[in-house]
Amino acid sequence: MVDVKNFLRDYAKKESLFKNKKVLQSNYTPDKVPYREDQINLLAGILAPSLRMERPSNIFLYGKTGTGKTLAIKHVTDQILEVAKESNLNLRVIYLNCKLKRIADTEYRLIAQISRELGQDIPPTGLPTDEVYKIFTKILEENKMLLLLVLDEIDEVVKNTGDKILYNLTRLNSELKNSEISIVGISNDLMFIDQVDPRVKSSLSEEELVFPPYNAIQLQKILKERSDISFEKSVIGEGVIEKCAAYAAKEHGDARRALELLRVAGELAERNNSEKIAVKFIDQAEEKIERDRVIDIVSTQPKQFKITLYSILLFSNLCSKNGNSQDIYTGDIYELYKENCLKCGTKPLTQRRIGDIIAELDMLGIINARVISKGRYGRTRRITLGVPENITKKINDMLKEGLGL
DNA sequence: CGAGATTCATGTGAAGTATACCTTTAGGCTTAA
DNA sequence: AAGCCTAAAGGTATACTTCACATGAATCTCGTA
Repeated sequence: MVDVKNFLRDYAKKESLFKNKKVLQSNYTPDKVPYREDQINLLAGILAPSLRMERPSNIFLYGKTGTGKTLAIKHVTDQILEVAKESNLNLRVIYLNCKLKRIADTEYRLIAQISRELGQDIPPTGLPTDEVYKIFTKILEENKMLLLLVLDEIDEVVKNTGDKILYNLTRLNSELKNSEISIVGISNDLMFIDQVDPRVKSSLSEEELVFPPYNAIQLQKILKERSDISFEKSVIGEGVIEKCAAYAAKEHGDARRALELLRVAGELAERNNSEKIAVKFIDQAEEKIERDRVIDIVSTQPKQFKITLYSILLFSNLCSKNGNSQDIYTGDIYELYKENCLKCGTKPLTQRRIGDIIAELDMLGIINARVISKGRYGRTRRITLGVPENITKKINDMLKEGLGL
């Protein structure tokens, strides 16, 4: 066994590679946001009227993940709040990610969550939705304020529950006497806005901003800048920044990913008692990030989702063990799923529901499930695993233990 | 041989049900005057 | 009589079930060359 005490002693003695780790964490907002000056200036211009307590136009932001949408809006709203504080304006900014399961993924939950942020307790279920709207408007009327509502990944709610919610939100202003709301919608899906009702569209996207992806050179600059602040001098090995940038550029210029890659690589280097961050740690970091992401998603899923996923993994294992790389279909999974339910004492759901669950697992990116027709032999989903094998092993073990199988 | 009909396994939409939770209301009990 | 607690009634959101119909290409059928 390793001598823990010695390890800890060494660790304490050793200088950290990091000077300021916060700078690389995803919730960090830097003072300057490189290559987004235009967007930030525009945003500031559009939102500035809020400092005179005039309602700014609603805004719609487009752009792939990690192109700085969230960062830019956070940056601008932070500054606005600071200025507002100086003159004691009742200006509120609420940021909400609509993708969060069980928090803001339906109309009821979204409005309820906003009200909660404003300090009003709302039960998770039981109230009529318009009752929740009433409570929400009541808070606004009682405390005269200007509310900037930032709805991230707004396309997700609409995909799930229709665009009624957008209509209601945009209409809200005409009902409010004392307070006003501006909505900032953020979407990764460029086609999204064209699918909503034209009336809603015109009022929701009074202003539109597009965030183009960063290219590899820009990513390098960003990484360089942040790494200078976050790491001690000269711990970054040859070609590390370039490799991080290249990785991220491959993924449609995702800067968040690039920074995370660098941070995790740093942590790995530190753990390995390395003096420098070498290129090999980036490969490891890539793997670790993906593993953590998947494990995080899987572990927060409801039980039935876990059993379904476990059944898929098991079936895929059986197939490869028997040597035949057979395709996986819904029917096979359902049979196996029922068995597994029996084993862990859970009441099986219907195949209808499992079909939906498989589709949702596909949306989460853990598996790929495409609807295909096998001609004479019917129609089904062909399922393949969406993550590398070394990770599925881990999930498999985790689920097995978690479900008591 | 080829066009059109058939077929299968399950996708998919709509409507219904179960569950968990909500508010309101009415009755019963306690309390204080 | 007023105040407080409790339980029933009547309501909702959400996850799931039930029912019925839709899908789409491999296979079958049958007329024709």
